[in-house]
Amino acid sequence: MTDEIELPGEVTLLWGLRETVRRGRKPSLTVADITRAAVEVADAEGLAAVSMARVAAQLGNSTMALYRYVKSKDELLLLMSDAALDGPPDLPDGLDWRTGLTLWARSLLKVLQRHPWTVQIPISGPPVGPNNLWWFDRALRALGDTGLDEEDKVGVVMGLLTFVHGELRLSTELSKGYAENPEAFGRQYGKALARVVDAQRFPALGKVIAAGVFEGEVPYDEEVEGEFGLGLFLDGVAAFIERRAAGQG
Amino acid sequence: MTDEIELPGEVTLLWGLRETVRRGRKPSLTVADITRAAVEVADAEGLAAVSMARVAAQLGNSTMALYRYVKSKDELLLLMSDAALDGPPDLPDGLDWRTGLTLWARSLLKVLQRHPWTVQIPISGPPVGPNNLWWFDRALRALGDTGLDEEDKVGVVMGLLTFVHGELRLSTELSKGYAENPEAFGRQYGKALARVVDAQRFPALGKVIAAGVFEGEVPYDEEVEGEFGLGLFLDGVAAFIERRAAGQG
DNA sequence: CTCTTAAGCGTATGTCATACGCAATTATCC
DNA sequence: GGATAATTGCGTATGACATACGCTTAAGAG
Repeated sequence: MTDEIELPGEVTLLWGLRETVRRGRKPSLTVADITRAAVEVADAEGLAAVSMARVAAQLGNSTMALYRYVKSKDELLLLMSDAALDGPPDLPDGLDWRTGLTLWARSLLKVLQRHPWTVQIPISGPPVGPNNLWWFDRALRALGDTGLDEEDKVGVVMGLLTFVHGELRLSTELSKGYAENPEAFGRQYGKALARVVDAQRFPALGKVIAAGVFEGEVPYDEEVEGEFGLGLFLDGVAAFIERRAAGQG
Repeated sequence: MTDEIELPGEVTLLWGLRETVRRGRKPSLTVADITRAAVEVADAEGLAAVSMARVAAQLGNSTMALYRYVKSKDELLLLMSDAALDGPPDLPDGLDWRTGLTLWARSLLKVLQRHPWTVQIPISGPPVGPNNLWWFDRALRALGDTGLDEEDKVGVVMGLLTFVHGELRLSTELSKGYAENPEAFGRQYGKALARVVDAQRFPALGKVIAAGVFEGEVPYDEEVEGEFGLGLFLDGVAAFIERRAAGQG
């Protein structure tokens, strides 16, 4: 309990465990203020617009003032990526794992889609932020009645997280591209492919194009595609749970 | 056939379909040269080191010369992300779909891991580069004997791509973090979590920590974790194929 | 041989993260 | 209560970056 472990800097920062100030001028900002302002800027103008100067302007302070609260921009990005995850939904108790995880994944996707810039922030380490861990906890809880051991649960949740991340990346960046240039997506895309794809070199793709799969308005529908892939993954989890229940590794 | 469709600029660029030059000074570079140099820089020093100036220096040219071949840095990044995918493996014919897709996904992951910076490049649209399409084609081909219709095949491959992307992002960025700061991962991580995680607020996570799952050296082993998640996903695909074979949507 | 066209490249602009040092302000100690 | 020490606020400076612009130069067309 009184184990004297030095907590890493990022951890104390994310959890707001900075030592109480003793002497000197009173801080006029808080780390939370700065994070909130940065998130506002990112939501409104995209991650590219988040510069130290821009965030400081949002707060009515000077650029360099921020560096008294945050060691670097990277640290600010770390804070932002935790702040973007507001608390997870309180799933009703007594759900079977599949319903629970489906709801969980959908909510996560929805939350992340409200802050699409999260995907662009590089991951710098294992999750340590309170909100990240909160979500993690809720997913683990949904797996409570499956009989999996703790390590397997972590594996499943990691896999699901991986999938949601990939999903988010594809869906947000494609839909951004779509918004910027709708022409490139609809029929244009199919036609351009048809022109360029040689059936000799790309036989399977040729068949798909011939079947008209890319003729629709948008070849990639976030909603549908996301549900489809998620369903596939959860089918896999179901099979895994059964295999474990049947007793072998 | 002689449909007069204007191909989008990126397409002609990626496929090397630029008009033949007529008059004027001979170009001393090619788009391929520039792309190759940029990839070299990214491989050796990371994507952050890829500046127009750095790439030009690599080629012994001046910065601004590159802009004669490439409209912007973003265009160069697009070229790089296609170039990073050398051709897909020629899968032996007659494999069942699962073996084929497993090999495919592993190869893709391996190729991408040799160019880890690919994950950091934003996706700007649906795949149009020749190498991207080549890989796509090979995955579709592996699904040839499943009886799925073309649209479903596309869905499955998209899902798998999504997963591999998420996988890659997690694994490369975490392992980079690990290389930079090994301390933060091993026991340190478990201990720090234990200090900060309140069993009241994070009951399920608390159990996992108590079970010692995070006590190992590295909580996230790319190899193992990747195979695990991939297996789950493919189990899901198997279930889906059976469902379709059984006749209902 | 001249003209047209496109390539090479120096310069300039504006944005960015961030190091550094000084001034302003506050809590503590005598 | 006045001195001291700590700590924030912020102006300035630096060096990297993408990229616009325009001049110079080379190569083919007539």
